[in-house]
Amino acid sequence: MRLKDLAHHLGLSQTTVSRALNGYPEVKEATRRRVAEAAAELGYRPNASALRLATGRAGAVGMVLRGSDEFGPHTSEFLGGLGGRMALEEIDLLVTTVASQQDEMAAYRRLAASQKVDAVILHSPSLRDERAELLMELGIPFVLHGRTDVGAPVAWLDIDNRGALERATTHLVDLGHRRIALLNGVKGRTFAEHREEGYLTALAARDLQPDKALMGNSIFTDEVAFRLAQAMLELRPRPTAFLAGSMMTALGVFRAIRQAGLTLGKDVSMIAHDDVFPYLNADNMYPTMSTTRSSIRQAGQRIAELTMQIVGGKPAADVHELWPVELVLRESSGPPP
Amino acid sequence: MRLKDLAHHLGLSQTTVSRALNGYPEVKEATRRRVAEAAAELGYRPNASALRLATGRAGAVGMVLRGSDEFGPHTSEFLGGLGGRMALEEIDLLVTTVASQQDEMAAYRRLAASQKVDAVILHSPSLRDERAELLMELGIPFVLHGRTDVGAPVAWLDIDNRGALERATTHLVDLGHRRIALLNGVKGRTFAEHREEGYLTALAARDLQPDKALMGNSIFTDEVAFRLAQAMLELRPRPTAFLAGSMMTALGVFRAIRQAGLTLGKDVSMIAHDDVFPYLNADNMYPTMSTTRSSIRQAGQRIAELTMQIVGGKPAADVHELWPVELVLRESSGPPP
DNA sequence: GGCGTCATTCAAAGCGATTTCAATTTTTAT
DNA sequence: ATAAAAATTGAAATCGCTTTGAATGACGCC
Repeated sequence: MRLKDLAHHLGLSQTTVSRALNGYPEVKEATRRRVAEAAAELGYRPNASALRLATGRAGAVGMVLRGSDEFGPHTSEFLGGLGGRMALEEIDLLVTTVASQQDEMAAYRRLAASQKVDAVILHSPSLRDERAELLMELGIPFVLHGRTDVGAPVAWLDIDNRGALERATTHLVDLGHRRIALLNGVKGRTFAEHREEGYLTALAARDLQPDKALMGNSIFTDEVAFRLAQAMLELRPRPTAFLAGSMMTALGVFRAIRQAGLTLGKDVSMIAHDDVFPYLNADNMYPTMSTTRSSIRQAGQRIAELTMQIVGGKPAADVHELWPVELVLRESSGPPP
Repeated sequence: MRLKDLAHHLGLSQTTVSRALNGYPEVKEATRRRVAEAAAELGYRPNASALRLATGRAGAVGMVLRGSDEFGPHTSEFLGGLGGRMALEEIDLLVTTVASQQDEMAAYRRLAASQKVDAVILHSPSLRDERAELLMELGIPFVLHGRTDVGAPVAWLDIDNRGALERATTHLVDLGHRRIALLNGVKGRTFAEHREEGYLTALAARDLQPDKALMGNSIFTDEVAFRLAQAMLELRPRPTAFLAGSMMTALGVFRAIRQAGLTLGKDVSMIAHDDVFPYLNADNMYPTMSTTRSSIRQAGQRIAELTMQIVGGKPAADVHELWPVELVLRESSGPPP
């Protein structure tokens, strides 16, 4: 069923049918209805490729994921929010997976050259993100989940990682903890740097010296977290509290604590960052987990909206959102023994 | 940079340039090289929409995900494998998320009518999957992850769920367990039915009566699993072993066991199905978890290949793969107390 | 009745590629 | 040297849509 067929079926020209379907004003109301009915009945939908070619809009936004490491639960939740919102506007989500950093840059160039997307979403940026720089150079609109500084205004949505860690750390210090370990994300990522800043600020405010041995940077898997936490628990005096960068990290730390013969919530405290995974609930853990919480899914939804604004022409400088992070205290955090 | 520009730049016709780039034989070798060089240097890539319109191929395969429930770790891993493989062939992955069953059917109709994809991947089918039926009616090629019976041959890749559960159950019975609980997937899904069959077969082979109270069907989240397991553990005599449908399920069961004051691997055994999530490792659990294992990521990769075969015209009847499932015994399973 | 205005409709020209069919050049055979 | 065959190249049609610019018809007014 092409436009031509539909037009012929109705005894109208393609022009009129196209206009009727796209809400142009110069079409008689009766005609418009007739066209709409026929289209619905015959199940007509414009051919996506033709439409894109004619309008010059791709009707899709792209997201490039770095191989296996990035395709974890965070990404999945984020995509769920993003995709759900975009589906409402009939915008497609073009997901490209790449193996290396280099491939990633090449992927953006490809997306640009073949004009497959109207915009791109950038995830977990670094302090000065080269992907963002490339995209500016290529002239593709993009929205960041996180922040970066590339010397020009970019559109972003971020959570207040600095504030979150500052509050969590302050809370632990106020409970009496003096040796607080930080299991942070990969060095260089903006969110990790912000978290570190918040952590250090809180310590400094109480005149505590940070200890490099208690600060770890890694990807968020329970395995890596387990090893880091294990090593830290062998230090003397050992840490009495952990700040875990994600719920996966928290699982690893938990395992290390138990393996060391200690009890979480009594011998050792923990506050983890919770991106709100439906299948990994802080309330369901044993003991229940104190968290800094912010829904990554909601962030995805909102970023979909921001992206559409950017594509619609809103200047990047006007698209910034900083979301607060809740601190939810549960059983895993308490005073030191 | 359009084909026209490139052709003009080279002093050739669009026809020749197009042919040179697409490897047609009737082009002089010297010319081909010249064209290839210029294209590489100028970063020319054909406009995706134009190419699709001209060739009639969408260059993309679609996957529709049902809202939040489906966008879990399974899907994410699967997509990682699928997308990674397809990227090699420059095939795009079009991800659509929908809220309801009804929306899902509408989404397929949309994909079909607008010709956005060359094929579709179907996930977790039911015994007689109506999505598969719809797709056949719409004439869109598709490949199933799992199996279904719709009265006509369809292309599929599945793991041997029946065999896996039969072996796991037999193993537990042989260890001396008599009350073995099965936490299975949602009723009606093929994989869940197959697992049940395997479970029942194994019991029957040893003349054991299945107990309905020990058979639960639900989605794979730790919360739901926790509640089901909790209820089962209150039965007398209580189950001495659990078969958990997924690693998430295993976490919930684990929690219920601990909460009941029991010890996993001693008082109660468990064998869980492991789809191999990089961030949730059976070897890292405490105690380490016995599993039936099959990589869902690898399945995704392979399905990408099968999909390309199907699009290439291979008959669906010739595209079937049944993968065996490993049984990996670790600390969580042992003889009953 | 004639004319300008407004409301509708349509034919045809893009959009940027592929592909058919014809034209041209080069090579081979006589 | 010339005709036939083979190798290259190009002009133009095509894919299915949007959109420009022109055409048609209805209407009101003098």
